[in-house]
Amino acid sequence: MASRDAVQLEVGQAYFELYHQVHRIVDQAMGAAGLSLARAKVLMRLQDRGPMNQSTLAGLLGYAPRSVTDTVDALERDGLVARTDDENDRRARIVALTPAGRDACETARTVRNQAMDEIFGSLTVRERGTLVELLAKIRTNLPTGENPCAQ
Amino acid sequence: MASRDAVQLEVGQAYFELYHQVHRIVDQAMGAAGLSLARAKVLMRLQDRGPMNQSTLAGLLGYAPRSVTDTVDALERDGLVARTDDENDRRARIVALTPAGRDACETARTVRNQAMDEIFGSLTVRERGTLVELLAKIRTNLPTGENPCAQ
DNA sequence: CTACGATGGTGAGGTACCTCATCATGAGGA
DNA sequence: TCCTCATGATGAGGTACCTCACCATCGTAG
Repeated sequence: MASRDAVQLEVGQAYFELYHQVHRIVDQAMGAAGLSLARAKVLMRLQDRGPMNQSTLAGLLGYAPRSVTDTVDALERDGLVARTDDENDRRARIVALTPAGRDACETARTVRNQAMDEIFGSLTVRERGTLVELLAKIRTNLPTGENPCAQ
Repeated sequence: MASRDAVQLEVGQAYFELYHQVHRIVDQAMGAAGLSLARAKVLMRLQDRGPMNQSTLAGLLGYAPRSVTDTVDALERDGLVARTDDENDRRARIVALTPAGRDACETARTVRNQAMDEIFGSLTVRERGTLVELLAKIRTNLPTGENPCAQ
């Protein structure tokens, strides 16, 4: 049991420490391109799924709705997205990419792909597959099954 | 190449999304015990390594020194650590656990272990080992080799 | 039709990180 | 000695998340 616990802690520690570094690398790369990871995520979701309200966006990203408000505020200030009223629901506001937002999104994809390549490129294809499987397994067996992310 | 990129992105996405959930779970568990993940990390390092200055602590945690100042401020306010002057270097301030800090640290360890068990418990021992190896491999091959963390 | 609970968005306030600038001290060389 | 550069800590200010409280609107059950 001592060894079982030890492995448990080891994997937890490895996971958290690596994340910290990986996040820094990606964020830094995004920063160099005048973006940020959080904003890029929003832009890419909008490009993939089209305009949507903030609540849906929050669900997709797995964030609290309030957090999306802030991020969209910033993106709107920078002219990368535009908010319009929803004709069918006067509470809601539809967020859509602007042309500038689309451009930024393309840049973000390129930067992200480079970063992903730098980070996970040291693994073989087989290893990457294994890693994806392991992460998926952890995720599906996670407690507190409240995961409103609709993929 | 399309498939190669796809796997790359998939693993990146899986990694980031899982982290978000895992972080929430652990932080929530810590919160229920009146702590927080960030503070618990500091406490546990101090317990493992003994009193040290903030700069060293920053190195161990992989944080910017400025961030440690904030966290230690909070811990000091709560009476979990105490700062004393370093006799050998009048710039430095030595951070040490208080008895209350030691107690909190024990609680934190328990909570963390439970959380780790909930999160990674769905993997077999073998799978956990594989995961640790993969993460380690990624980490050692990471670009921008500036990793001032002394283990 | 109205009265209610659920939902979309935001204000206020908090935590955890960051960078950059600043200040005091330490430590080495001219 | 004194000058300079490196280093420990912090002030100021920023980003990305969070919760909780609140308001307007929606949808539904009486």
